[in-house]
Amino acid sequence: MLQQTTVAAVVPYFERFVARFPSVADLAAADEHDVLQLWEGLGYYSRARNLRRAAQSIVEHHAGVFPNDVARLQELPGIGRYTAGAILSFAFDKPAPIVEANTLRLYCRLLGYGADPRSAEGQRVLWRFAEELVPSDQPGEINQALMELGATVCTPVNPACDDCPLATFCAAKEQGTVAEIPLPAKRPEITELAEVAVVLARGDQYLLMRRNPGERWAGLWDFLRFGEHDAVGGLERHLRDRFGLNSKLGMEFHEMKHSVTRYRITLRCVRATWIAGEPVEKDRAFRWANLNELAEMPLPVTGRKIARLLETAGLKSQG
DNA sequence: AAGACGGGGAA
DNA sequence: TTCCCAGTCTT
Repeated sequence: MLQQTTVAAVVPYFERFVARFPSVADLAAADEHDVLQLWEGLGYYSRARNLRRAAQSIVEHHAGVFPNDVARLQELPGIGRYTAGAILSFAFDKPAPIVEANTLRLYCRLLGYGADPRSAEGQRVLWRFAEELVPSDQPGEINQALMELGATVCTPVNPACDDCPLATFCAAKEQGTVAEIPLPAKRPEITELAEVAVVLARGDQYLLMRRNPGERWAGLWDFLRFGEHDAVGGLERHLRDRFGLNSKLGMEFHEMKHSVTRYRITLRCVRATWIAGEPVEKDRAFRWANLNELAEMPLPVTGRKIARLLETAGLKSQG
C-alpha cells in the first residue's frame, strides 16, 4: 500500500484491510472484487491484484509460509527490490539494503551525488551505498531509522541540516548543494482529455461498465464513459451504435476535473434514460446496479463522486 | 530507457 | 498550480 503513497493516506486503508484479511490465507481465498473494493480510492490498483496473487502464490508454492530470501520474495508479483529488502530487514531482521524515496534523497545528499539517481548508474551507486550502510546487527531498526531521517530531517525542501546527526558526513552539505540534490525527476507532459460520463437510468438502476485490461482503472466499474471525441455524432447515437442501447439524453448535471497519471481530465456528467436494448460490446462486462449495489462495487474516485451525487442530489427521481 | 499506473496533501 | 509520495511492471 505504501508504494508511492503517503503514510497518512494509507493508514485507514491498512486498518480496514488487515481487519478484513487478517492472514495470507484469508487474502489468498478472497475474491478479487472484494480486494479491489477495499482498495477503492487508494490508486495503483494493480497493487491490490498483485497482493492477492502474491498471497495465493505463498499458499500454493510456499506452504503458506512467507519466504525469507530476496530472490523468492522478488518472484512474488508486486514485490520489487525495495519491498523485498523492507520485508527482509523489517520482518526477518536480515541485513538487506533498501532504497526508496526517503533513503534515495538521503543517500544522494550524503554522497553528494548530483547526477540522475533514477538512471541505471544512479541506481547502481545508491544500492551499493545502501549495502555498505546496512549493518548485520539490527538491520531492520537501522533501515527504518534511515527512512525516518529522510522523511523528517532530510526533507525535499528546507531540510533540517542543523538537526541532522549525519551532517558531518554529508557531501552535499559540505558542497552547499543540498538544495540541488537529488536531481528532480523529469516531468511527463500532461495531456488534456475531455470525457463524458453517461448516467443511464432504468428505473432505480444505473448502467455500469467494467474497465478492461489495458484501460485506465482496469478491473474497476464505472459509468459509461468515453472521450467526447468518440461521440461526435451525438451521445444518443454513440450509445446506439456502440452498445446497442436506445436512450433519451437528459441534463448535464455536473462537471469535474481530475488528474490521473499523465492526464488531466475534464469530465462532463450527463444523464440519460433507458428506452430499449441490453448493452453489448465485445469483451466488455456490463451491470445494472441500484444505489445500494453501487456502494459495494469498486469505482474510480470520479465514479464514486457521481454515485454520491446520485444519492444526495435527488437525481434518482428525475427523468 | 521510457511509459503507465491514482489520488491526496502540502507549499 | 506544482511537487512529491515506504515502486513495480511493461514496452
